[in-house]
Amino acid sequence: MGRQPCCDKVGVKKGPWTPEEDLILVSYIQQHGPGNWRAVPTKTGLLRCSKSCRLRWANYLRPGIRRGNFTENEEKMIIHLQALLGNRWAAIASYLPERTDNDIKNYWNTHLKKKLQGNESSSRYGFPSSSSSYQICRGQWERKLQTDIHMAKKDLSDALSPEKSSDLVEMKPFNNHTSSPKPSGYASSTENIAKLLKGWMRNNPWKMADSADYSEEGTVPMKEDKNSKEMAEAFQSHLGFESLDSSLSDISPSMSPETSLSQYESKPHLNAQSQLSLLEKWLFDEGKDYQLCDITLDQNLYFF
DNA sequence: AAGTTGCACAACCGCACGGGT
DNA sequence: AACCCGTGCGGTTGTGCAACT
Repeated sequence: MGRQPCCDKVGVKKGPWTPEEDLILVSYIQQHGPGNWRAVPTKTGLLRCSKSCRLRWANYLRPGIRRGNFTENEEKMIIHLQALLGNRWAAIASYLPERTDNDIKNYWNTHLKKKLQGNESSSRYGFPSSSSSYQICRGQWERKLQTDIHMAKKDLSDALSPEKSSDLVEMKPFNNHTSSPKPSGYASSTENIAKLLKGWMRNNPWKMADSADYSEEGTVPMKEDKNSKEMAEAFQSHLGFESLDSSLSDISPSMSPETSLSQYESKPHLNAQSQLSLLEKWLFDEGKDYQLCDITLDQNLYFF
């Protein structure tokens, strides 16, 4: 028995989304929240496949997505992570909270792959992918990652326990970061959608308990900062991460608490913050580009 | 100015997985 | 256990646009 197609292929519109369609979709999600995508086309009247709606939301309309040029640091992270994880774009995207897996994949395919092919940089960036030491390294790193995932789940569970969750229970996997440093092309022509979303973030039932502090730039409200800090402390106490606070302070300006929490909720397999701080440590330490193994081992010792 | 080429990115497609029944 | 559904993921394709001839 074959599965039912996600939508009736007849009469389904394809191709680029129009601003009107975007507005319809955003309006619907404002009222009902994301999810139950199968019902979206029928309830909105959109002549789109449910998957198309979900993808449109996830890759374009969802708040918190940064568009435009990748920074040098982002580029470095992608290169390292690709070397580590392979083409697991969703996993890579979990380390770059404001980028979608699709964006990263596109950027890799159009920019970085050529760049690396040009100068054989897979080894230059620290991962001689054919070497046996690399395989050992990667195995160790992945084992540690698995452990971290387990810990992250536990920490998240602790952080969301009634004692601490009074301010968090209403958080849903959304990002409230709507700023777009350089809205490109179509995005800039749909500022109304952004405004709509912004208004929604203030009013929607899944918002943070106190979003009045939500600013135009998507900066982090104090109260939410506190929650982030509580969670950070939970992680810190568990992982013994001295650098977590500073890492968070590095990340937070461009990453709302909802963004960060959504990382844990939508991608609970990764402790994004702590992994990020770990990664940052070796990604941006030029002197350690060739010493991942050492770092991995050191960090393992550090953690356990 | 018109045609061609290459690039960037949005969107689609098919498969896989997990949860519910 | 088998099936259905919703969703996630990675590979690929399509489209618009700018640069070039």
